[in-house]
Amino acid sequence: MSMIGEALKGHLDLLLLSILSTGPAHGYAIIESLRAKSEGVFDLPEGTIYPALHRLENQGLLKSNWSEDTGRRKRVYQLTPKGQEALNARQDEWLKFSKAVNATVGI
Amino acid sequence: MSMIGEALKGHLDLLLLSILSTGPAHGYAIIESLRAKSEGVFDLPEGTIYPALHRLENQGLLKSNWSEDTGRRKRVYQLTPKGQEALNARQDEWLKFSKAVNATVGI
DNA sequence: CTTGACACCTAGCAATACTAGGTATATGAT
DNA sequence: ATCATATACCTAGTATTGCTAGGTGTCAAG
Repeated sequence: MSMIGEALKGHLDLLLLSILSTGPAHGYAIIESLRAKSEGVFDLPEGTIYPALHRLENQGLLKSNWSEDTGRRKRVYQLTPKGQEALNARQDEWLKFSKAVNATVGI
Repeated sequence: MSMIGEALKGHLDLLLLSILSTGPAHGYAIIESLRAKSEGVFDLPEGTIYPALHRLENQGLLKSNWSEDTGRRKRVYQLTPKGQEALNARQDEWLKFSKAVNATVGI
């Protein structure tokens, strides 16, 4: 079990789409961005990120290109228009959800 | 799929412990409390709530008593000391988690 | 030349919320 | 009286998801 337990379930897509809304990136860099932006809270294993990116691409929210400039291959992902729409929807859901939790908990 | 999708995963325990921190309650009443406090966002089916309460009781975070005053039996749950501790921990985790999401999303 | 960081992958696991059924009592409407 | 609705409980099975634990390969530093 990780530090955040099962809390991430259902929210990872929002995080990935958010990171990619600031520009294209490859999987390993996304992991580092998540760690940096969350100040170490989201220190996610590759086995979490790569399958999630594949899922989002299969859903048409991302598209990827192989870049091999450096000899070390990278799969670079970017948001599709559909992905941008999904991001907006996910953000609204997150705000609604977190407000509802706060109201229920009494914060 | 419900309105909030998979967002609830990993956060239901916090909600249940929070509701019960205001006093003992039975399952059906907890469902109504969740709906009321969240202003309709958490409209959860019985098949979600009852197994979760059993799980929390098995973990020693709740204990229950049958009340049959009205002829209609109710299983009334209340927090144990261990449950109160768990609630505090879950609240801290939630604050940490939601701040990390907000920081990542850029809210 | 070996250790570690970078960079990708997947099969199987564990946990959880939900679906879809079931039982039973009380209440309100027709 | 009867039927529908709300109250109140239960569980077996399903789907989704994040993670574990392995694997491949490149590159830089010691």
